[in-house]
Amino acid sequence: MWNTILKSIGRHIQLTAEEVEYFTSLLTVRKLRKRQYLLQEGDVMRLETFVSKGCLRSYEIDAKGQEHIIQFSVEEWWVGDMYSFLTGTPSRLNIDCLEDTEVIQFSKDQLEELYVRVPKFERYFRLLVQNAYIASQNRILSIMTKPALERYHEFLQKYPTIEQRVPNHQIASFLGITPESLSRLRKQYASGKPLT
Amino acid sequence: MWNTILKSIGRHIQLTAEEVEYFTSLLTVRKLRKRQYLLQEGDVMRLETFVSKGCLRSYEIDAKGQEHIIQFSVEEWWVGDMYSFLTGTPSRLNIDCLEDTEVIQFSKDQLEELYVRVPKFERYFRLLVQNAYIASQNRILSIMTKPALERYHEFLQKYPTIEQRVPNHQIASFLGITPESLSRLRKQYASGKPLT
DNA sequence: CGAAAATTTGACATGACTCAACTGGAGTGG
DNA sequence: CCACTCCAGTTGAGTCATGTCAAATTTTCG
Repeated sequence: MWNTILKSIGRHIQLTAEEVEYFTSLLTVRKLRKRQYLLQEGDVMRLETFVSKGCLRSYEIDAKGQEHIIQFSVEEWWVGDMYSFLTGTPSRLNIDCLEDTEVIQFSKDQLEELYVRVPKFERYFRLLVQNAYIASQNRILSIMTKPALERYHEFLQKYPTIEQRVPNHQIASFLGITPESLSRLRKQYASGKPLT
Repeated sequence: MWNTILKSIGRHIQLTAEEVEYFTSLLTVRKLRKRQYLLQEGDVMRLETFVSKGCLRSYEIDAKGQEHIIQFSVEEWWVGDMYSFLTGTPSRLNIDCLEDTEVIQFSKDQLEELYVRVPKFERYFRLLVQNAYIASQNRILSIMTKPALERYHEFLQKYPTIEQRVPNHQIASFLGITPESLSRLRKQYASGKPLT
């Protein structure tokens, strides 16, 4: 039942049997259908959420009505809107499922209690956010310094599994370009155009 | 001596007198001149660093030799390359001073010891990184969804003090545009062009 | 004061966008 | 099982924002 999440946590901190017992007692499983929302713009993100199966996208809709995907989340990732979760304010993000998905969740209160009862989890989530922060800094640098073709290539290297699972226009949205542009880049790429 | 850093930490966690005592015993002050490096590409970031006075920039140099500023750090900010600090690998970043600067530092070992002796600091740094992560996600969205003029305007709103302190071409580098483009945007902006 | 750095301006190039049309599957319902 | 629709993907033409390169001007600072 909790294999995936325990394995994932076990990479950063070691839990005793009782701690595992206590931790898993907090967890709830939720199944979501493809296209179903986990969170809609205006909702408050109230649950910390771990993806045990499936794939979701987090995106913002801009003034012109266009979607901009800021993140894909697959198995073993945490997903959510950290700002909304922390502050209790309505989210600007939408999060929905690109496949039938299964998530594991617990509430903010439970998380706070967890921090008190098993302080190791402070460490776990610190490490987690640190990694997310590092990735996000790298992404900023990549957006600023590299042309779209190279970013597409990076994306393929970095998320080989996601590329198989989500349609190209979603990848375009993640890369910050239009589907038409991505289509043209793919043509160049296929025709063997070098990256530099 | 330690007013600034203690005040800054006090916004997130409360320390007892002994904890303050212990914490400050770890700290070292370092003074840097304008243009001096805090870190150069290839160095390993070994010290956690808090800016008590002055202003620094963190930037990467790309394949074409161009600088891309990923962050300005002023008073009361932490500065560094988290990836290099965590992994002990050489940094791709340069960090140098835009003004005469004073920083407060302590080592990774000391930080680990601090986590053990005063676990509240796990919490403190978790909160800190969470905020940094949120800011960095917002920046990604902003880069992807907004034209340069609007991003410039956002920058002015968000960092009114920095704008006074650093030359425009550095701001251009932070915004991910050329100095020439920024100059033209400023002209538009001054001539009252609306943002939308 | 004078040199170096920063900023501005002009002319031109280019990558990416928009809009519109077309192609080819995937899925649905009769 | 076929006809039909819908959606993703591709392609083309024209436009626009921003980049590049070079030069002129202004500011900064030793």
